[in-house]
Amino acid sequence: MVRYWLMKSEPDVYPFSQLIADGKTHWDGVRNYQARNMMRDDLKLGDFVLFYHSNTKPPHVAGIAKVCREGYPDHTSWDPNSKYFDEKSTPENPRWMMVDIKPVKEMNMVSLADIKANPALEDMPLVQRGQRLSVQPVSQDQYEEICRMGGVQ
DNA sequence: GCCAACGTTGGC
DNA sequence: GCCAACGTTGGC
Repeated sequence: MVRYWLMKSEPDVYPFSQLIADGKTHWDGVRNYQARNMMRDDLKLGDFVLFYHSNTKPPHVAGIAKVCREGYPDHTSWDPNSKYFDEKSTPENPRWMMVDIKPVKEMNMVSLADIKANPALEDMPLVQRGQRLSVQPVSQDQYEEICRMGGVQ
């Protein structure tokens, strides 16, 4: 079963345009157990991802991506030169996981304000109070509504 | 820059 | 196991 997700990235760090330029990327640096568990257990090949730009004005969904490799150890966690280094994670006993994603389609910016203003999207985790998870589940209906708002068939 | 929300850490 | 302190996220 294909599922739908929303993943946050700060455009200063890694914008959707960079994903298009790269062709695919590994989603490293997630250091939250809930998000890790979803990447380890729930994100499956072919699942769709709303690529969300956080910490920018305005925050918005920028495009669609797709999972192209399921959960595997995040090697930046045992790289002492990485800013994501975690001394408790080793190749033998990895603590953190990541997935690979590839771009599917750019969309017209769908801002957080637009999402909040749409009653059909009021149950999205993104608009819930204090929601900070960098990987979030999205229902098929919510996914399709955002695609529609972004001008994607 | 502010600050609310939330996760993690560590003393007890 | 509790909880205060602290750090981070991220919208505003």
